[in-house]
Amino acid sequence: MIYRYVPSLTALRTFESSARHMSFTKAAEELNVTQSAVSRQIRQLEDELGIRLFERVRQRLVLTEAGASYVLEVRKGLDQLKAATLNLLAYQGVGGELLLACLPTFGSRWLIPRLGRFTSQHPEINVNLVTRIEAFNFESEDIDAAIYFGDSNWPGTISDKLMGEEMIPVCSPNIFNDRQEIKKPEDLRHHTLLQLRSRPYAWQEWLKSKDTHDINPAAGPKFEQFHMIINAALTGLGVALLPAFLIKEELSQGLLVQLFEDSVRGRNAYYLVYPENKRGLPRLQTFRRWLLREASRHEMNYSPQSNNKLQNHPDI
Amino acid sequence: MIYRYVPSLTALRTFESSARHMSFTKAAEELNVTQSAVSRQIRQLEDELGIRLFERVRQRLVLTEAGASYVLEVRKGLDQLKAATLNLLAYQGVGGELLLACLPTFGSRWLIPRLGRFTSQHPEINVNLVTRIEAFNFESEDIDAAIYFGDSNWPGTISDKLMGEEMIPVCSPNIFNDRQEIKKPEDLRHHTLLQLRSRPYAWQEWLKSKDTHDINPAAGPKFEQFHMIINAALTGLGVALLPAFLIKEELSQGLLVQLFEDSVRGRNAYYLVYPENKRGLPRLQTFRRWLLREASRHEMNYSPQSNNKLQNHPDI
DNA sequence: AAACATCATTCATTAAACTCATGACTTCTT
DNA sequence: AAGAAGTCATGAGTTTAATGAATGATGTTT
Repeated sequence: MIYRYVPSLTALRTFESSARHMSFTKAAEELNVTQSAVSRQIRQLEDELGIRLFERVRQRLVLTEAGASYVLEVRKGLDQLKAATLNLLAYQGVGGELLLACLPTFGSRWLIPRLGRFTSQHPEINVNLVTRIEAFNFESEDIDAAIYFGDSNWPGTISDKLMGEEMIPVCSPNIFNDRQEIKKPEDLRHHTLLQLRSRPYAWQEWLKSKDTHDINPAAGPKFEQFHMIINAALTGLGVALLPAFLIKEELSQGLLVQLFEDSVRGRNAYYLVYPENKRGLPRLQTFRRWLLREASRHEMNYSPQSNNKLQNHPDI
Repeated sequence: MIYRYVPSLTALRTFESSARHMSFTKAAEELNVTQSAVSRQIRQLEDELGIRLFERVRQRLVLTEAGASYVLEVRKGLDQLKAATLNLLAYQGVGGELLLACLPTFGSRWLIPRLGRFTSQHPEINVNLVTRIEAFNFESEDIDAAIYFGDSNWPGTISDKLMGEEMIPVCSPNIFNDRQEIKKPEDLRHHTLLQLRSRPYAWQEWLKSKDTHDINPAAGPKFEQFHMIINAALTGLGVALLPAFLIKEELSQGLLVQLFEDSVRGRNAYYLVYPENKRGLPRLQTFRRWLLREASRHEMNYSPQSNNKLQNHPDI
């Protein structure tokens, strides 16, 4: 944590420029100093590191292997510091960019419709969305926070539960009306169960909760994403088990019908996750407060019997 | 490209330490200077940036919003420079780590079996493999180079063609012997065509090259990765269209049989790709030279009629 | 109320970075 | 082939930046 072995930025900047121009003289021009100053900086840097960065071959400079590797890494570091500083100057410290990873269907059907409210409340914060289906690494990806689905163990991060998920079986009204009636779970035997690849145990859990054991829960076409399985259900390909809140529109317009009245609450949930070292990022905390409020409002609508989730977050 | 707006390393280091301890006195201890020096460094940094980083509220320090955001970014930059320097000192500039992204099946069946030779020739270079199925961004991912399949337009990068791909239809010997004989492409009508999700047009291209038009090229179960479709073919689920070199073992052991003698060469190929700014990285160039040689040797085995690909790379 | 913190400030000192002038060598030009 | 022009290196001196010591101002703890 202590940056003892980092050479001075003057030295690194001088080295970077020299390597880019392959000339101390040109570097000196660019940096508005004399060639002598550049020559000395490089030499001192080399002495300090104990490694030659340039070979001086007949009045010409050639990067050594060490120098060639080092300059690439140094450039990354300087770029980062430059970007940080320019960003600070641009936004004057308030607001700024927030890069959020999000599941695609959750993003398009839940988050984005609400995001306008956040933006108007906090015009200084610029939320950028990127979709991720699989888990990723905060270390290597530069994402500020993520909304994902699962349970809350993700080491090195802080998770806030947003909402659970009510799974309901739905199908197109054509299926519901035209063919065999579906009155009890067993009647699903004669229908195609649409499968979501990221939730392989969805039907199994649901059927078990209904004490229905003689239906193969894994048979049926598999889909990658929610929006694909929603489309499949809309076109009458079969029965899908979907979170109620993602198909609110389709249900209210009668494009999909719910097959049984009661819903099943899965054990997994949606979480906001962010790395521990971003705990102190003001714009992230602002977003978090807003998101938790929206989620708790959502929970109250979708499961009035459950506790008000605001109680879980006394700090908002 | 010129790092004019980057404050001095001393200032940034002092700021980082102060923010971590939330105390100028403690930071001074850590940095082995007096509290006075720290106080003035911070003030000067604030003046230079024109933004307050700490609020001094009743002899206590509190980070401003600006300071809280800035310190996170500054820390990243300093970490990068520290890592770069320690790396340089550790490896003394020769060799080092090389992070390579690779398609999973290509990695396990082609690259890894050969990688031992590279490692023994170049023990100073440490090749780390990571698998990627989809395209990614060199900017955000910190990967040195990638082996991918496709055509060679990937902006901002340099590509070297490694090898083409001979697609051959194969199936389990059970299918081949027990059921209807397969003598000509039309006979495939009665068989299941196994599909690979990343090559949706594979069968279509192949059937077209055989002038066979009355078979639906897209029907059949879809698989995510080569190793899955290989397993499916092994267990007799259907006929798969696979690159010959990936199933060398299975063919020679008789676990899979090739259905027709001639092979079809796809228009896509395997490429080594790396970002332009890594052109000068010595360990990458070393790896590249070795890889191109291995690939050309491979090409000579798998397509004796094709040109010796070494001619395409006069610089090795 | 006294003792002990903390950050801020002034003045003198030390260390780092730089310029100038010049030398040694190489490459280009005529 | 010789001179001009360019390159990096270096010694001596100057300028600039960073620091230390002492002290002040303000708040906290006992």
